[in-house]
Amino acid sequence: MPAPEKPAARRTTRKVKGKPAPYHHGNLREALLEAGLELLRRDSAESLGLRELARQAGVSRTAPYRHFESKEALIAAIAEQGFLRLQAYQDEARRRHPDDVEAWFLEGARQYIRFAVDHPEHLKVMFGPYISHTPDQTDHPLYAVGNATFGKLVELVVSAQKAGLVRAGDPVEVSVSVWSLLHGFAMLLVQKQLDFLHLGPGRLAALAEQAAHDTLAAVRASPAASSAPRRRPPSR
Amino acid sequence: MPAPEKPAARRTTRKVKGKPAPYHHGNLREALLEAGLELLRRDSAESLGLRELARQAGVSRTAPYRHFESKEALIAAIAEQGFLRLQAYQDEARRRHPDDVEAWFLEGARQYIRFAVDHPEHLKVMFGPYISHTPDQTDHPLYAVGNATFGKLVELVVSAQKAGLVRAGDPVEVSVSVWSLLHGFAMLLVQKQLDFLHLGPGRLAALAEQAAHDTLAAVRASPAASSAPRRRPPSR
DNA sequence: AAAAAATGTTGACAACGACAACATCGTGCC
DNA sequence: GGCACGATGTTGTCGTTGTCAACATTTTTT
Repeated sequence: MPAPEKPAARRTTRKVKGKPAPYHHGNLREALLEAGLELLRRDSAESLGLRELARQAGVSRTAPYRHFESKEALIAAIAEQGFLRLQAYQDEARRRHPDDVEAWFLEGARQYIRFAVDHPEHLKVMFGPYISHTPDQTDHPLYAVGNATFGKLVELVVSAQKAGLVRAGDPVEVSVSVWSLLHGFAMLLVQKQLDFLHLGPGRLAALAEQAAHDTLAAVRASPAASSAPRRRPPSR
Repeated sequence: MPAPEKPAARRTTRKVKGKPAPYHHGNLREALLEAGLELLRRDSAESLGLRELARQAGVSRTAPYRHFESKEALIAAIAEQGFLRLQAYQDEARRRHPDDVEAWFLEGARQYIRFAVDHPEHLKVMFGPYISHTPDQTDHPLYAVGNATFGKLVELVVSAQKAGLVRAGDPVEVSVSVWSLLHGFAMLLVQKQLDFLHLGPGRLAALAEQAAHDTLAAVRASPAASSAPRRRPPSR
């Protein structure tokens, strides 16, 4: 990528002896987010501490408060970033298969899992218990981007319904099932909860591909009513 | 429930003025676990602190260390308890439908969700990032009970495969898909991640029922016997 | 150039997890 | 019966953390 370099942080992580370390960092905000991800990647746990981050960024302990109201706000910012990235993954699936809804669907599922594998630390923060996912704070930017991400899924489901690929019904409800399988698989992966299966990289890929197909199967329209979006057949 | 009462903690939560508060609590271990669940239920967050628990149990701050090696050990104990409870929920599904595999499967799915609704705090601890779900500690009792819980699911899947209800293939892999959908739905529920849908209790029940059916659909054997090797779907 | 806003720093406080040393209770052993 | 010992609970202390207040320095605006 020959793109123009970033303004380049004056301090990356540690003080440089040659220069007297400028009083202002330059781009602390980004550096903190980056350091936060790095810490989550390594330590994987809840150890993420403001002071630790400040240390990592070569800055003093309360400096982060000039950029984030609280620890939780910082984590929320990382989560927000994560949702945007996940949306990019979803967009990629659509871009690759603009004309084939089934391929789009399957690729979307794969991309969700791929995101989890590529950026587990983001996923953990997005859906972990770190952010007080309480109540009426629907004006928080995190909510907006989260809803937008879910919205992309609903769009896909609506398209699939129109094509007769996915069963009819409230697209939001269908989307919840789709999301559930992918989210569950991704979270189990990310939290090492499947390690007891001793899956090598090949076996993991097979599991992921299977999960993608099963996701479609979970909401697939019954073949009888392929192009006629109707209510489910009278089974009971 | 006319069952015999427990030995009755001498101290429940607060000191009683009448008695000089006996030096020994009597059943601190249970009291701590109970208080931990209570805290998780109320505060829902990571606030769970040893000192706080000790306070709640009317005991002094380092007393818990006589019963749990560390905070993480205490949380692991709660998680273990949760897995046992989840197994009981699963057993109930089997008990209700010993002869009908499809009904057993559906009820098992419902029971998983019911467990999440009934004991969200347990679920959060079982699958949250609190316990360092690391590596070779496969001898930890938590691993054993976790594996046993998954084992129950695999049993169900194997039975369903034999009956031609669920597609053939490695039952563990099939079980992962089943688990993924249920786990994903349960976690989204428990972490209030679906609140933006504004689901009333009725709508939630509908969603849950749909999730149960979609779970079966995700791994159902195709009626045309595409991948079902020997068994014919005798439509039961 | 002066004022104001942004950004970074040190000091302080309360809370926490964990360890050590000590106190008290109960139980088994002679 | 007495007593030693282990189980259990307590206080003291240390290092760490999140957060606020007060102060310092830099950048931007007027």
